Amino acid sequence: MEKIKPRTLSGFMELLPGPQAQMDAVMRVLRETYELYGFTALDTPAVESAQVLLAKGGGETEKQIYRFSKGDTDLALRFDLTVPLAKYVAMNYGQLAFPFRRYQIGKVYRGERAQRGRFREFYQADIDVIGDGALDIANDAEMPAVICEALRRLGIERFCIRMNDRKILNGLFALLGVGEQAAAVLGAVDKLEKIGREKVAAILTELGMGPDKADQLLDILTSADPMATLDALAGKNETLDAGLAELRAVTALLPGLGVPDHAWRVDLTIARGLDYYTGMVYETQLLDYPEVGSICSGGRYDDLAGYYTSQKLPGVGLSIGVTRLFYILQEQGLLNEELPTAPCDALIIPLGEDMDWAVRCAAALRAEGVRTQVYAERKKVKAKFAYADKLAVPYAAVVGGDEAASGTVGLKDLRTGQQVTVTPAEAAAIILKSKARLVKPVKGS
RNA sequence: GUGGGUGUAGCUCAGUUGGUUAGAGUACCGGAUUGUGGUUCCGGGUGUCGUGGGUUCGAGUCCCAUCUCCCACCCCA
Repeated sequence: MEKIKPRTLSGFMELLPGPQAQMDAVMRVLRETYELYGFTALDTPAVESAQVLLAKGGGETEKQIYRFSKGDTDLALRFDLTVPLAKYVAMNYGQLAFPFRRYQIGKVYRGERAQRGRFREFYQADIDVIGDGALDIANDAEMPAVICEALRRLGIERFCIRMNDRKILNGLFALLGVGEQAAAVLGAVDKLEKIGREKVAAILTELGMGPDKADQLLDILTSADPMATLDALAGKNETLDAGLAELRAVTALLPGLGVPDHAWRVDLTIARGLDYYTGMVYETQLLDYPEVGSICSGGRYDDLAGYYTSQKLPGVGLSIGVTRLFYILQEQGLLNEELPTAPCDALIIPLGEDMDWAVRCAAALRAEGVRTQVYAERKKVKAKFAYADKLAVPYAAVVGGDEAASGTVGLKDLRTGQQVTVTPAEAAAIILKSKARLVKPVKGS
């Protein structure tokens, strides 16, 4: 029979056991950090009715969403975790306590062409706070603080959360008489860093802005001290004033929230494409790998669930692109090699064919909390040790006739090659003691 | 979706102006070693040269198509 060539679609990450263990460790840190800040866990289906997911309609989402039908139902894979959240909150409005703080780590799907650090299936680790009717600006300050904490716990220090407020941009546009072209101008401004000032100026001119106006706008946006520059414009436009007030409120709280100065920056050129943002916007890059793009972004939306309910539900959220983040860490060799990736702490190696003492030893070790597996296959001793090596198991417990007779195991430290003959209980104690030394906190200094 | 590249062993790659049984390193498998691995030594090629056509006496090599993956754009985590 002809074999089908096994393959994984491009843009879908699939890991070997070692890296998978590291990925899981990353996820665990994120989960713990989110919970530390009082976010509750939520899980929603990967598949939803296309009608629900595409409520907003049109735009990039429609182009990139995976959509299919089963029978006569129109289905789609979730494109992000925010839209499902909106649905969830609208649906369960009566039973939730507001502000509703939830985190969600899950896979999302985008049918676009894969590239370095860009996937078609990837994990997002979202946090959002949803208010009932109103939501205090302090929440907007807390979001980047949580992300900052999470990244630092992962051992990542060289990152910068850049922030801006959409109201500032909208205010400036109004002030400069941009009017109808606001959306296009927003897009052009967002490209400033990538294509440079001259090209953006050219685009702005094409959009009908006078060269002087375009220059003026770019001067303000790229000002060395944006807050001071904006202060000079205070009182000229209400929207601009509101945005400036929000930005001030957020930045004022950051020190108290424990966000170090080097971890964030006001950057007026950050616009963010998604059109539901109405206030604060955030974009995070790793300073050493800016070309891979944003690893975390988000912002404030005034009306999250407007497509599903008439309740006014403002929210603010941020999302870490875990797959991309992990990809960079792995590609750059930044993952801590000392992170134990072995599936167990001890491998029982029976020398003969008698399994009875071997499984008893395994049971004894497990009872003490030592992760243990038994190598039961009838292979040569060499192959059994090679297996332990390949799994990077720290200890082998050799059991043969002598050990079975005396109720002991030959506990061998595979890193040093030293072996001692001890009882299973003593072996467990040795392994657990060593384990405590082995596992280093991932937290950065 | 648009544009540009790529494809030879599990992996990284070599393969001359088209020439006979397609190679190297590494990985892998077996043995040296029937109660103790990593080193060493010996043996083993595991391949429809992405796929399908075409040109030719002859194609891994040239042409066409197609698929795949990569890079850039769009957009985004």
